[in-house]
Amino acid sequence: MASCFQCENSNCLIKKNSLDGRIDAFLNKKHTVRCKKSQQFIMEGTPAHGLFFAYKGKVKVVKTGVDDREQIVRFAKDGEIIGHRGGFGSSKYYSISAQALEDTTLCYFSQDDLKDILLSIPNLTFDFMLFYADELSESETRVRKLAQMSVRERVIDTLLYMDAKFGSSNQLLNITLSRKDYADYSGTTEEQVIRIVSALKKEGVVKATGRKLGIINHKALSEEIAKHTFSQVG
Amino acid sequence: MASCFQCENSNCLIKKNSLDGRIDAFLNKKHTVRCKKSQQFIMEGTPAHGLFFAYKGKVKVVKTGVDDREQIVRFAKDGEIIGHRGGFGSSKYYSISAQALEDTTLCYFSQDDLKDILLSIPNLTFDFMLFYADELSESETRVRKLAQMSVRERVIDTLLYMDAKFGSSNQLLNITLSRKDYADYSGTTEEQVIRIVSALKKEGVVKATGRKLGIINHKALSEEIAKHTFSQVG
DNA sequence: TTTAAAACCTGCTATTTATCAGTTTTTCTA
DNA sequence: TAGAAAAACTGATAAATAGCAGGTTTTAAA
Repeated sequence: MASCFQCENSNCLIKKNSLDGRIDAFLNKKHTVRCKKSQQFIMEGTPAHGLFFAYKGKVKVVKTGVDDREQIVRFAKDGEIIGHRGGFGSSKYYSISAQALEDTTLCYFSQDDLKDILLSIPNLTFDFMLFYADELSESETRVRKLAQMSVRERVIDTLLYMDAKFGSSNQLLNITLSRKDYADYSGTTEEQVIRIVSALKKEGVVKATGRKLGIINHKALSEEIAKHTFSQVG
Repeated sequence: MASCFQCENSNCLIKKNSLDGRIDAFLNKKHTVRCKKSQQFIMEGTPAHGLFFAYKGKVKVVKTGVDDREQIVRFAKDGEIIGHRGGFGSSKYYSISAQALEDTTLCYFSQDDLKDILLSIPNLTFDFMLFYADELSESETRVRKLAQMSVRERVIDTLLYMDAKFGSSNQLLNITLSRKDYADYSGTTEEQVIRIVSALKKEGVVKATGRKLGIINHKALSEEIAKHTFSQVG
């Protein structure tokens, strides 16, 4: 079982508050879940009994749409929360699905345990509140971008987001997504992503080795979408 | 000054927790602000010193976009929070602008006062956390809708949202917005809204007296967008 | 290592959406 | 209530985006 004591996810809200003595008993109730690549561990619409933290791995968070279309609303990596409302929101059901993008280890807390500990450690609740507030702000920025950016701009924005979130090694993004995934995040179709990525390759600002994508000219990409990101915070 | 004691906004998070004795001193630090119609009281990018509650009135919350285009991310009415991150988020600046849609009375709390009281009343912090979690979920639903609905569907969805949020009297929505406002919320242009509303009028499902819009056939509208709202919660 | 499946790619076409230019109606204010 | 300004509206056209069909490359599994 993944122990909070030796965990290195300094961004994890639980870890950050784990020095508070009152949290010890709670930590013992934590469950560890291991997920294989492509495995779905939250299904939209099912009863929400608790909440997950990514301990190690990468996850996509999805809202089901019409037909076989899905909208990726968020990605999560080490230390981040998945299944946000996990039981203590107004709804008793998960409002999203979650799927591991690679072999992933998750920490799980039941809603009851979590609610108890939140109500007894104000600093922890406050951190959770800040987390949601920040996520909300990001989501609202995304609303604006989806409404106002062109498809090409959204794809570029997505590439830069992946670089900022997961980083790159040897000019290759540290995450492998299908063109369909990029489309489901950017709010367009697979073909458009393919076309735009091809164009960016020809322009020499992006490269691709097999499925993996890499950013060659970060500056050129940033500049193309600069007019949409002027007053941005974070 | 608007007193919490006699306030009837039962949905207000402060009001809900106002029976807790520890909150009294805090309530005395509340400020009341009166806004004329069209007046902007939060400006995106300016330092965030505090947070507002709508006491009585209607407000639109906007993110500035390219050129003169703006994206309305949310509407607020009596009892609801505006300026979400108001200082205690990771950013020290407002990430949105807010403008009164009619003469509006606001309650204002400074970030410092609010942070103190939140850290001392866990139930209040917990309520704030739930509020943000719910807002986040709604915002993510909006992301999906913007990405997957057609323009006509988005306009219909917006009309139904206005009816759900502000209600109707004599088959007329209890809120007056310009076609441009509808466009800025739906993520399209003024002309498209005009065309679609005209079509809906001809189809006999919507009516308009001057600027005001009204829903005649709620069922027909709901059914047209039903395939996008199947698994919806709330 | 072969083979099947999945993912990627391309050109063509259809559809949707935005833009532009100008007219009419409504609203606001002097 | 007259006049100006703002908002609503319309049609024509341009641009952006999606969908389809068929081919190629890559990946994963037998």
